[in-house]
Amino acid sequence: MKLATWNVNSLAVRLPHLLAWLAEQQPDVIVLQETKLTDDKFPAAELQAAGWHAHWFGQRTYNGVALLSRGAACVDATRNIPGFDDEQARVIAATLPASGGADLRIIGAYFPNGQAPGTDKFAYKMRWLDALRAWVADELTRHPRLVLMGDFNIAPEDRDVHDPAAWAGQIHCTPEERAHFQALVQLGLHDAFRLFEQPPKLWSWWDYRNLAFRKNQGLRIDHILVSDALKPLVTACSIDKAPRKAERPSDHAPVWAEIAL
DNA sequence: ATGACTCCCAGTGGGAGA
Repeated sequence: MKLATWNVNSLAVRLPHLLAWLAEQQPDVIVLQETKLTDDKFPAAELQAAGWHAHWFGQRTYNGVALLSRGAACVDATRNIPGFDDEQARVIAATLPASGGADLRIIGAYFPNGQAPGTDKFAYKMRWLDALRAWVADELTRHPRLVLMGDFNIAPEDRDVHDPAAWAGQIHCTPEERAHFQALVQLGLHDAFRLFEQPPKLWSWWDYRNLAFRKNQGLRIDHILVSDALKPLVTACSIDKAPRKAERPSDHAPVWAEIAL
């Protein structure tokens, strides 16, 4: 089973890119971030025509998430973090019914950017992360096979940053954000990317400005975290830079993982 | 060449992203 996450930075603009990547890479499940579409505008018909079941949760201009699955539809969908009052559409979760074994719980999330330490947006990011951790801990008690994936807006370690000195203490790289990432890991989750030897300087996001992609100046901020029960079943994880080379690309590249399910 | 973005909603600029 192949799982993927991609911040598409406007699904209205990126639908052709998405359909092309899905046809080429044939994942079984993909979660999307920054769809930037109200629910009435979600391209459900186009995706269905391509063979995809979908759950979606969006708003205009900003944010917006979706969860697509091929073959079986996901059930028990949840929008945002239960009990956390949030005006921003950032989380979609659902369960992929078992094909022999136990169900697979999938959480797709668009973590807040946070802007800069000391701002209201950073405080919101911290509150959101607190709520997410408490909820994921609860989900794990019900779903031992769980995947948390999406745009975390956190570079977990210096090796996930093209220029750690320049980024030290900056948004995505603050000790507070990294502590939150570790707190998620300590729930019994594993960064699928780091389960394998990886080429150095492989990022998931490059700034549109300053020819950052051409110079490979990026960050690894999009992640797939798998639960303890899934860890031994993960057979591969990588980041596909190819869509970042397309015409009018998203600033993020898709991350994917193979799980023997 | 020591520069250099893209999205949205607005409306011919500004905020946000990361």
